[in-house]
Amino acid sequence: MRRATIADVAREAGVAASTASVVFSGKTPVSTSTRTKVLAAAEQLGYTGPDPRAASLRRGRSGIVGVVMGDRVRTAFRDPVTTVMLDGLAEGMAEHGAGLLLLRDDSAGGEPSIRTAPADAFVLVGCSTGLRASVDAIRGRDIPIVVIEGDAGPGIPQILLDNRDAQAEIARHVRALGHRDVALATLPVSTGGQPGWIDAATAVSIAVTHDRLLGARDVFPAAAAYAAARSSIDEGYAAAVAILSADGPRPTAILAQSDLLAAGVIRAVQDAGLAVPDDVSVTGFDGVWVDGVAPLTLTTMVQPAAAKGRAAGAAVAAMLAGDAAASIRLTSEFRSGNTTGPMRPPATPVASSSA
Amino acid sequence: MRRATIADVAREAGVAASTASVVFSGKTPVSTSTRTKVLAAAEQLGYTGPDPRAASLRRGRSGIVGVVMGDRVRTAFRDPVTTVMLDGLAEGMAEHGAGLLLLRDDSAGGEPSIRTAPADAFVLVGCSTGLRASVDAIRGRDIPIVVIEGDAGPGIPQILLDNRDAQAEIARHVRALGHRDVALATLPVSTGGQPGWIDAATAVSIAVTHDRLLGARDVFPAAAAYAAARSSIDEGYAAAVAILSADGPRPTAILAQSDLLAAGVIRAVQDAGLAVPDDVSVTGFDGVWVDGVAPLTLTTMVQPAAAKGRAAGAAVAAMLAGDAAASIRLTSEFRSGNTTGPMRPPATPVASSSA
DNA sequence: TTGTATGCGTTATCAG
DNA sequence: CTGATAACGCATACAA
Repeated sequence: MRRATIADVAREAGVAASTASVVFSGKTPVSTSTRTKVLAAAEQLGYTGPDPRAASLRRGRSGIVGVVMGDRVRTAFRDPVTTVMLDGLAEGMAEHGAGLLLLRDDSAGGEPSIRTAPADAFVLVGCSTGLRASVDAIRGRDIPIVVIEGDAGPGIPQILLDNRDAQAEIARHVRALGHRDVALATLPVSTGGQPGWIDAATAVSIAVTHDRLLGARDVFPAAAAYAAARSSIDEGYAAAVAILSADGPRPTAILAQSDLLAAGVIRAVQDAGLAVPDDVSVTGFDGVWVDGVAPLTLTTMVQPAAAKGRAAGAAVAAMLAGDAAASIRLTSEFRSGNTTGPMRPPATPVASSSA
Repeated sequence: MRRATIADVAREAGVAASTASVVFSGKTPVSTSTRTKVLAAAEQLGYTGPDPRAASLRRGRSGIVGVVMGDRVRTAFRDPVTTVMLDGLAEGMAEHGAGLLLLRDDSAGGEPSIRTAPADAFVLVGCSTGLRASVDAIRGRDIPIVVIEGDAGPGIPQILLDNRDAQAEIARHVRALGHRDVALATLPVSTGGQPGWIDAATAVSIAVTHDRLLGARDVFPAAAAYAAARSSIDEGYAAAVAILSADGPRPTAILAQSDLLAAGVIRAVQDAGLAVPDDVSVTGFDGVWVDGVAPLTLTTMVQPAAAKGRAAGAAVAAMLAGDAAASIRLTSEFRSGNTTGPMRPPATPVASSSA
C-alpha cells in the first residue's frame, strides 16, 4: 500500500488536486469549508504534507545551499577558522532561510557532490583547482556560485582574503627583527596532499596555500617550505621536525600558514631543546585561539573569518534574488605576540645526519 | 530559451531519452558509438548531467541526511561538543556517502525544516519537546529518524547519554567533599529560552537539561537552579552572578551543566572576590577543553561526543539499508580536576540587598 | 543493446 | 474561490 499523495487526499475530500495543493501551500485563498474537508481527508489518510522532492522539482527550488569544503568535511569541524566561517555563513543565509548542505569535493563514489546535490546555490570553500572541472560542469545551469578564498573562474564572485599581502606583512615584521634564515610551514598543497618539501616542481593547487606562500616569498624569496598534510597541531609539529632536521643552517624563524600549525611548530622547537622566541621565532596565521601555546601569545595575522561567511551568505542571497554579486576582498590585521623576537645567531650549528 | 534536458540531448543525438539517460547513469551497458553520439550532443547543447531534483523525485532518494539542531544552527559551531559530535556524524555517514543538511528547529517562516527538507533521513540533536509535533508529522512517510539525546517518541532509536547518572555521580563527588549548600547552573530549559531561575512551574522541554537536572537533584534535592540562555562562557558568568547575589546563604559549590558554563561560573566567582575551589567549588560537564580556565583544571564528566555522532551515523545507515536500529546508551566518565575541594563554610555571609 | 511507455508527486496557469 | 490541464526532468520495466 502506497503512501497517500495529494491526489488521494483530493479524491477523498471530493475536490481537485490543485485545490488540495493550495490548502497546504496557502498561496491562494480557500474557503473554510473546503479547507476543513481537505484537512480531514489528509488526517484520515495520514498525509502529512507535500513530498519535498516533488515540490522542489516543480518549483525549481530546494531551499538548500551547498557548501563544498575540499576533502575536509570530516575534519572541517576541527579547524576553528572553518567553524567560525560556517557560523558566519549560517548567519548570512538566515534571512533567505536556506539550509546548509555540507559537501566534500572529492566526490569519489560518494553520493552527493556539487554535480548531484539538489542545491539552489553553492559556496565553495578553499576551492582547489580540481574543483574547477565540477564548477565548469554545473555552470551550464544557472546556479549561483560563490567562492571563498579561491578562484573558480571568470564570472564567479569571490570572497577574498588578502592572503599574500597579509603573509608578506608578518614576514616583514620578522625580517625587521633581523631574521634572514627563515623556513615556512605551509598548509596542504593539494586536496588530500601528502606532507613534504615544496620545490619548484610542486604543484600548489590550493589557493590559500599558494597565496600565502607567495606573500612569504615576497619577503624571503629563498625560504624553504615544508607542506603539512592538513592544518593541525600535530602536522605543524611534524613539519617543524622536518625543518629543524634539514641540512644547512638552522632557521632562526619559522612562518606557519595557520595558528594550528604554529602551535605544533612551537612545541617541536621546544622539544628540540630550543626556546621560542629566543632561538626560533614563530608566527601563525588566522588569529584563532589555540590550546597549548600558553603562556606564549602567538604573533599572527587575524583574519575576519566570520565576516567571510557572512559576505558569502549575502552574495548568495543577492544572486538568488536575481541581482549580480561582486567580489569582496577582506583584510587581515597584524597582531603582535611574544613568539617573535630579535634574531640571535644559532649558538651551535645543527649538524644533520644523512643516516 | 530553456535549459537543455535529457530529452533534448536524446533528440539531438538521434536516440531515445531512456538511452541517453543510461549513458549518464551507467546502469546499463551502452555501445561506444551511442555513448559518443550522446556525449557529443550533450556537449553541444551544454547539458551537464541530470537535474538532481528530478532525479531524486524519480529515484525516491536525495542523498541527504538532515541534521536538526534545535534553534542552534547559527551558534552550534560555537559549541565544541556539537562540533565534535558533527564530526563523528560526518564520519559515520561517510560510508553511506550522504551529505549533511544543517537544519534548525524553529522553522519560523524559514524555508527548510524537518517537514520540507528533501532528506532521506533525519538526525535530531538535543531535540526539544516542541519538535515532537514535526516528528509526528513526518512519521507518516517512512523516513528514518534517529535522536541524539532526546525522546522523539516510541519506535525512534535514540543515542543516549547517561546524563542523569553522570550528573549524579559528579554531584556525589561534591557532596563527599562536604558541600551541602549547592546551586546549579543549567543549560537552557527550552528552545530560545530566557535565562532565569527554575522553579516548580518551569517547563523544562530540553531533554539534556531535564536529565542533568534530575541527576543533580538526586543528590541535592533542594538545590536552586538557574537556567542559562545557552551554553556559553558569558551565560555561565551571568548565571553565577545571579546565583551569588541571591538571597540566603552563599552556595559553597556550583554545578554547571556544561564546561562552557562552568568556565563562566569560575570567572564570576573570582570576579566576586572569591576563590575556586577554596570558597566555591565548581564542576562542569562534557570534558571539552575550554579557554579561560587555566591554570585550573575543571572537574567534569567527560562524554563521548564523537562516539555519539558515529553511533547516529551507523544507525541511520542501518535504517536506510532496511535494517532496524536499536537505541544506544553511551556513558560518561568522571574526570577529577582542581576546581573542587573540601567544603569550607563561608567566612562572611553574603547579605542580599532587596533594593 | 536500444526504444516505448509510464509514472514519480507536485504546482503554475488560466478559464470558469 | 475552484477545477481541468499541463508540465517539472528523469529513470525504470519491459518489449523488441
